[in-house]
Amino acid sequence: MRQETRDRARIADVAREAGVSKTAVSFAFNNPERLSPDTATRIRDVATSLGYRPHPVARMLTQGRTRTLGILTPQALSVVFANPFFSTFSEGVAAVAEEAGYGLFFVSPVHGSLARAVNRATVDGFVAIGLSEDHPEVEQIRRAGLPIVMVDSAAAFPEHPAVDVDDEGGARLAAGHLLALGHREFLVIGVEPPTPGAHADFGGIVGRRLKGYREELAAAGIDLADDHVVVGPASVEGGSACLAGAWEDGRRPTAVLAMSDAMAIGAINAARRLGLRVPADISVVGFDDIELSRHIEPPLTTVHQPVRRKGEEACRLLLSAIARDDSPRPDHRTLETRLIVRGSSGPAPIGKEVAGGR
Amino acid sequence: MRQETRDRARIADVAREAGVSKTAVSFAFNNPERLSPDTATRIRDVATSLGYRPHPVARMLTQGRTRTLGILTPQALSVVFANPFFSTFSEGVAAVAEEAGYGLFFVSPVHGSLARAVNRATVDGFVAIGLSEDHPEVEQIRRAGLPIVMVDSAAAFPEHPAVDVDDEGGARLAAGHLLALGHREFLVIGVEPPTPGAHADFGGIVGRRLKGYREELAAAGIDLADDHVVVGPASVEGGSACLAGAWEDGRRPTAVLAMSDAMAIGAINAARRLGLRVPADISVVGFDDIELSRHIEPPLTTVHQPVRRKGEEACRLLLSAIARDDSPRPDHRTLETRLIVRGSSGPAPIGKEVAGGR
DNA sequence: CCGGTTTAGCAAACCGGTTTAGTAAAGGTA
DNA sequence: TACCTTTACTAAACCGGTTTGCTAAACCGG
Repeated sequence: MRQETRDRARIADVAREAGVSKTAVSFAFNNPERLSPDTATRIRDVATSLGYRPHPVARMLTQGRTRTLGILTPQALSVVFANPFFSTFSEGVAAVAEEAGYGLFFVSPVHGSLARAVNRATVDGFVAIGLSEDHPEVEQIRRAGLPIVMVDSAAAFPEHPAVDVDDEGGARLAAGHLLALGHREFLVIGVEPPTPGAHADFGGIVGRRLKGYREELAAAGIDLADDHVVVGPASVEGGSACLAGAWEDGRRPTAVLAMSDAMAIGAINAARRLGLRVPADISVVGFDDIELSRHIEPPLTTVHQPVRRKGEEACRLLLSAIARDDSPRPDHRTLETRLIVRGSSGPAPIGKEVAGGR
Repeated sequence: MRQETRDRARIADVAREAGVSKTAVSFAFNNPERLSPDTATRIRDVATSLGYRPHPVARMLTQGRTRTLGILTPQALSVVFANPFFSTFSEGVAAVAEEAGYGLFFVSPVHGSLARAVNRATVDGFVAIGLSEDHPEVEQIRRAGLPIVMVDSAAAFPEHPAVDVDDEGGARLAAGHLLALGHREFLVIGVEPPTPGAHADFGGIVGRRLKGYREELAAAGIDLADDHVVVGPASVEGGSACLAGAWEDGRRPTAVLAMSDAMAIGAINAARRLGLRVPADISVVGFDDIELSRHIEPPLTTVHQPVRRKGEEACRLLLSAIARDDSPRPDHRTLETRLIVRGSSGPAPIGKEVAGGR
């Protein structure tokens, strides 16, 4: 049998040893005022000497709550933890959760099934990040009566509380910045969903950012053709491949709009390998503002989003949903993005612009 | 009452609706071969239509296991998640845990008490990182009959399985490298424990690395005086402050041995502000080899340790301890470190060396 | 000294499942 | 037809706590 069972002191053991009922032992811990002070003390002493601690699972069962929050992600933990973005988000969630005395459980697919993971999860509610509309688990959670806060996919689940950032506005800022620098030839580098089949789209981020780019460019009279939008894995290598591939296909952008900083950095590397100077020959603007972006050469111009605050807000919404228990109109919050101009963007190269003609 | 209770289907509901006993419903899910095929199907259909899922907590209670692993840290999650080191470690643990179908729960102090957090934790075992000898929670866990794997503090808890890296050897490599470059004037920058009182020492890392530095230097006839060892918070700012402070106190090292990359980077920044060139005037060698170190200018020479593998190994040890249930002699594993020479270390400056005289 | 209130503690029900031991009916054999 | 298996299912015990309702003793004022 399990070792745990073998040598762990149970409440009945303490009761017997102290010559009282189980009730008294329970009271000694949770309701001492219902016992005479010396009895309470005696019971607690016996408990300590036996090394008794209430079994947390049994406690959860009777109290009907776990004091645990779940962070739900459709990707394997071993991949999300490699993403500094995710860590920072978790940091935000953790800060608020710990303050409220809640623990954190990470819920990721069990042998490929997110649904099974959700069923196993002993939590009072979920914060879901990167879930796109086609995830039936959300409905499953709703039916289980557990609250869930959506992050980065408000639009797909209007009936749940949600936290988003203004992706579209941020994309507009990025595009506007490059337009103001005189650029007319753009390449957009997008992130492709990790699961090939489903056009998961990370809850719509890609669509919203693309929309922002498109509209801002359109306002300046530039129509972003489909072959000026390429996608790849959200990594440095993915970004390199995107730019290199587009170049090979004959694209000659003077400005690159990347939907992630990692890809932007990859694009810079690729540009350099093509003999281009950044930003003299080609400008690159990222998205997210990860730590690394500040440190590369040249420092990356990018759109900052408040990742940690996203986590904090999501956690707050979840806690209040748990506390209220009933759900009034779900609270949707949108956090602002802002452009951070550093060294990877500069004026459009005059010569080329002329040479490229228009 | 809790919403969960209000509208969640229980096993009894399914039983009633299907006209069978609770036992039958349980069998339909866990032991279908003990039921006639059509009864099993019917029960499952009813269950689905009612949106029934077995209550995970109840299940844990009867099965006596949680299928969850705990990662134990004496610091708040909101701080550890800011540490890329921790993320990478978690990545390793997660990879192995997910493979085995285990979930991950993060156990950090609840309102300052790690003991309470441990009591609340519904896990089958712990991986503890950064725990020093004076942590009574380890004994508490042992008495609860749960296995625990120590990371980076094997020496303090010989009775538990453990994973370490060869900190001492790595420190030797770093010091040896600088000695070979002709350096004679050293400054060691160490990390100070986050909790001021306890000289926690992160489970002995600081001591082991310092020992390595000391011995290697001693072998070259250099005695590392106490005022050539300074400590600060394990951050970029902490590193800056350390070097700046030491400089102010009259130290004039040509070589800095930092116990963390973040601090090494801080030291480089501080050196620059003092008008020193790296590595022409002063060499800096870090420890850990974080992602960022590769990207700064100049790229950091540092001691690499296999952080992700540390997580993987720790998780494997834990899983096998859980499976065996009894504990034979605890398995202690030491992973190798290696020196990565990049741009922040160079020959000792001749002029100064002469001027400094010895 | 009596009736009413407070105090201290207990037995039993409960949380929501799993598992053991057992039974009634169907099927098979002599 | 009587007897033994097998099949299909159930009642009750159990996991380890918490909580409700109750009782007996102590206390208290008149």
